[in-house]
This record gives sequence, structure tokens and C-alpha cells, in this order.
Amino acid sequence: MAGVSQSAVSRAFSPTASISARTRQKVLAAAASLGYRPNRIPAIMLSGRSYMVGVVIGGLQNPFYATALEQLATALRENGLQVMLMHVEDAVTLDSALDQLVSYRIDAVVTSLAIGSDTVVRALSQLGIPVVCFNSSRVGPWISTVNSNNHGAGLTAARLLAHNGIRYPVWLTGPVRNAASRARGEGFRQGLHDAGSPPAALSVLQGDDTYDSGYDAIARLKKRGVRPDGIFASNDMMACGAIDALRECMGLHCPRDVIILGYDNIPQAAWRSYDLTSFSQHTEHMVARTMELLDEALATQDTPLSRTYVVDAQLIERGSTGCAP
Amino acid sequence: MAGVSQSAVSRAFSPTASISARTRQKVLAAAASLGYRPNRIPAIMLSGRSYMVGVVIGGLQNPFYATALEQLATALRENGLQVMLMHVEDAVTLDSALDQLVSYRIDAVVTSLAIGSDTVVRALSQLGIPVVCFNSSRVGPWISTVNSNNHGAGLTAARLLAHNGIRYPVWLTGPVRNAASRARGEGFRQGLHDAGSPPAALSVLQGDDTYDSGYDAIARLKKRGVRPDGIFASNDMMACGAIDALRECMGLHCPRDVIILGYDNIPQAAWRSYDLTSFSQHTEHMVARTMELLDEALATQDTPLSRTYVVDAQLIERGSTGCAP
DNA sequence: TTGTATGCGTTATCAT
DNA sequence: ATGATAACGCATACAA
Repeated sequence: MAGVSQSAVSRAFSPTASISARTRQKVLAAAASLGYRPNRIPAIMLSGRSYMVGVVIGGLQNPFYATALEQLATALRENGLQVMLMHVEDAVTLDSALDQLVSYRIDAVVTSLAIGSDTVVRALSQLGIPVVCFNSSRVGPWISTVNSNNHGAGLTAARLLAHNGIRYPVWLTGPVRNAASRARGEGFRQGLHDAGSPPAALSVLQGDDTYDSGYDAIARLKKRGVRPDGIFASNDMMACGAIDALRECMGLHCPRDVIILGYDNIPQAAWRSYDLTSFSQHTEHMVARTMELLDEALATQDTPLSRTYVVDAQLIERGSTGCAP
Repeated sequence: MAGVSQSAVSRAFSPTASISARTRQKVLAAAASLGYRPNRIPAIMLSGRSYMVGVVIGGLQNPFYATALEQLATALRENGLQVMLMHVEDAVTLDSALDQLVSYRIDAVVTSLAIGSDTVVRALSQLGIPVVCFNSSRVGPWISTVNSNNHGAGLTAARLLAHNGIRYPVWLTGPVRNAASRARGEGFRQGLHDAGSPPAALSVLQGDDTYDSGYDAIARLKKRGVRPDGIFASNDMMACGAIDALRECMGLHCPRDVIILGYDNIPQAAWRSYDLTSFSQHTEHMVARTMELLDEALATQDTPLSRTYVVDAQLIERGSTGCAP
């Protein structure tokens, strides 16, 4: 235990250091018997890098985000980065959450948040902290984004509906602040227009990305006296709510009376009671792109990185659009 | 900017420090214009406390864990603690994950993992790091647990089945390594026995806590020629799979032909297609108990804390056991 | 290869 | 109320 310098200990735990095998053995043995574990905190001060990444997320009750977080956390760990998690539901806590992250000197931020006050974005930019956004339209010198091809998926959904001769299409949209949802809606309208469907035929229902809001939206539609025959929902949770409401409130069944598409391809979309056609966002690819962006941003620490990746969403056809199971 | 000492800056950002309002203003103004943010990293070295808590979790695709994580993360943040997230699926990565956490000098670990190699637990104990487990039977000097009343819920489930005159009960169990699942099964058997049901009448199906495993288990049951009339599933995901398989494979409907109970009360249990009676674990209470344990463990840093809280699970009756919606 | 010395950005102690 | 100084545990530049 005695007889080794402090630097010898440091070197023993550094794979690249020049140290004799004998000394390393001695140190490692002593460490094991004393229960000594190297402390990474001082290295943060010396190097200016913490190898911690702030992950700012909300809406974990949506299985899509839960799955995405799972994959992101795994990828970050495999790249030697720690996850400092911030669950945030409103702009106020977002502000303080980012304060926390900054004070811990995180190397970067990854977020899937639709919200994000501009002051916050500006603050991060000023500090030169790289930010990677999922499905956000935010732009700025230190901000990169990884988006799924929302607009293209909207086009595809419209084409599928047109191909099935839909006359009373419905767009079940998410919150207006959700840029991804807006893009899906724009693609959908565009696609309907391209297919010659009159804009007046489209019913637009406002939801908030929850099951209940999908259910309620269809209930409202019934009161309006509209009998839909094709629905595109901005996410799967709302689509599941819509399917249940169609059956319970209107006596309509999928795909016999109405076909329906969702987005995200959450596990529940494959559950037999829903059998929901959906767009898979390929979170593995999106996470891989995120890691690329992080690697690059952290390698070139001083130069702001601002790149956008668009990952194609893949249509997963199931029974809700008439596909055999 | 100039004209203030290092300590003045420190005091300006410390609410309890004795400093004149004038000096504080000056420092804060300079900090704002220079973009200076206090760094919490050195304080970790000085105080020996990082205010970071390792959260080790797996199976995030189960909405129960996603919701629990959401609530835990919120509670920790409100108590001034940071979440260092570790997503872990197997014992190997668990080992290295804990190494990481220890090297960052986390103050404590919270985990909902069923796995947990004993070497790991021993390592944490040796280091004197408090651990709080969710629904785990692990014990040790630094380990506390917050459990839902799994055994009691099993009893309740059996009583409900007996009350409905069930003759062919089924226990759809989770993985054997899952202590919570085992306790639920033991309570269930006990309850059936108390109600005078012959043990031979009970069919036991092995699942792995996923929807598919619940579905497949019922499909196997059909091959065995068993026609169940009452099912208790160790979690809601398996229960949902079972409901779908009962209908698709056996033509049985809930609650007309068979009644079914799950566990966790995930959001999907309330979805109209399942309308599943379930046990709510009251994660808010469990999280609150967890925070109490953490507060106490962190206050008395040197004395090992080892306490167990049991939080009653609440039966949420829905249509799958014949309750009107 | 090994040991010594310096510094990272704070907080706490002490003196003023 | 304020400033100077030591200390936290490590990595690195330098000397040996």
C-alpha cells in the first residue's frame, strides 16, 4: 500500500499511461484491498469535459418516448457518456432544469421536447453547449436536429387514403406547438390535394397526443354529424383512442367502415385489439444520428455545429388499413 | 467586473452567505454580462456530496416503469437531486453501470431492477452507498426497499375470483427472478386455498411480463384443453395479451366467459378495448417513501440505513371483472 | 519508469 | 462585510 506515489495510482488506472506492469499490479491490488475507486470528478475540472449529457424529456407516458429514451441511454453509455436526466413538462421547470445541467457542466443536451422557451435556447447558445433536438424545428448556431420525415409520411398517409377511395378524411392533430405534428398535417393536406380531394372534405380534430384526447375528438365528430371513412392521427395514442370511440360511440369498425393510420409505431399499435397501421420513426437510426452529431460536436468543441438529419419514417401496414394480420 | 474577490463571487451566489446587497448586485451584473455560471463540480470535491442519484432501471417499454421514472425524476429534482440514469437489461452491464456511477460519486442509488448480482450489492455496501429498491427482496446493511403489498393483492385477487364462483383459475406469472411476481403468486395461492379451491384446479402459466408472453400463454392453455374462467396476471401487459388471446384463440370474452385481473394499473388498462381491472401500486406514495429514505440516508451519511416500507396496492375495478364501465 | 509540483473552481476558515 | 488562503482528488508537465 505504501511506497507508491499519487501519480502512480493515477497511471495505474489510465490505460494509456506509461507504467510498468509490476507497479500497476501493486496499485491495483492495494486499491482492491482498500476499496479505493478512482474519482472522475476532479478530471472534469482539469479537462473541462464531464462526459455527462443532459437528456431533457417530457411525456414519458407515451411509450414512444420511453422507448426512445431507453435506446438513447444505452447508446450514450456505450459511447462512454453519462445521462443526466431531466423530466420537464412546462417551460418554467425547463428553465431551472437547464440551470442545473449547466452548473454540472454537462457536455451537451439532447431533447425531444416540443416546448423550449427561446430564452433557454439563447442561453445554451451563449454558453456554447451543443444541443441535439428530436423532431423539433428549433434552429440556432449550436443546435442540431434529427427529424423523422414527417411531411413525407403525411403525403404517404394521404396517398393510402386516396387509394382506398376515402371521401371523408380526418386529420387528428397534436398540439399546435408540436412542430412534428404540424409537418405531418401539412404533408397530409398536400397529399390529399394532390389526389384531387377537395379541401372542404377534410375534418380537422384537435388533440393533445393522449389516448383520451383521441377518444374525445371522435365523440365530438359524431356530434357534428360527420361519418368519417379515413383517419390520419398524429400519434398512435390518439389513434387508439379514436378506434375505441369509433366503435363505442359510432358503431364503426376498422377497417370495414373506416381505415386509420397512426404515427410512432408504439408497441400497443401491434396489440391485437388495435392492429394499427403506423409510421415507424426508426428510433435506432435517429439515435445513431444523434450519437454522430454528439461525437462531432464534442470533438470540435469551440466551433458551433448546426446540422439537420432527416430519417425516413416507414409505413407499417396492419389491419386498421385493411392489411391481413 | 474587476474589483471583487473570488470569495465575493462565491457568496453572491450563496443565499445564506453574509454579503451586502450592493456587492451581490455588482457580482450578479458582471456574471450576467460575462455569461458566467457557477460550477458545482468543485463543491462535490469539497463536500464529498454530489447531489446526484443513480437511477438504475430496465424495461422502460413497460408503461408502469416509465411512469414511475417520470415521477421519481420529478421528485428528485424538487429535492435538489440530479438523476444519473442507467438503463440496464442484464447483469453484465449492471456491473459496469454501477462502476460508472461510483466513479461519479453519486450519493445514492435507486433501482427497480429485478436483477442485481450479489457481488454488485456487496460492492455498494462496502462503499457505503445507500440503495433504495422498488419491489425487490434484496436486503443488506445499506439497502432499503419500498414494496407494494404484493402478497396482500394476491389474496384480494383470489377472494374476488372466489366471490365470482370461479372454478378454473389461472395464475399468469412473471419471471421467476421477479420477487414481486413471486409474492403475488403466493398470495394468490393462499387466497384460493383459504376459499376452499383445490390446488389442482389452478393452472400456472409462465410469462415474462410482456404482452406477447401473455398472449402466447393463453394459446398454450388452449392446446392443453383448459377453458379458464378466472385469471390473475402478474402485470397488465400480460393481462392485455391474455385478453386478446382469449378472444382470438378461444372465442372467450371478458367478463362474460372469463374474468381477469392485472397488476400495475398502467394507462392501457383503462383503454376501452381492455377495460382491465388492476391493482394500482400508488407510485406517488412509493416515490414519496423513496424520498424519505433518501433524505434520511443522506442526512446520516455514515450509519447504514436499512428499512422496508410496504405500500398497499389498491384494487381498481373495471369491466374485465364485471364492473360497469 | 517514476516521483514532485502545479492547477482546475469552488467553499470554508481565518484575519481584517 | 470582505479578502486572502487552504483544501478537495486527480492529471499532467517536468525533473530525476
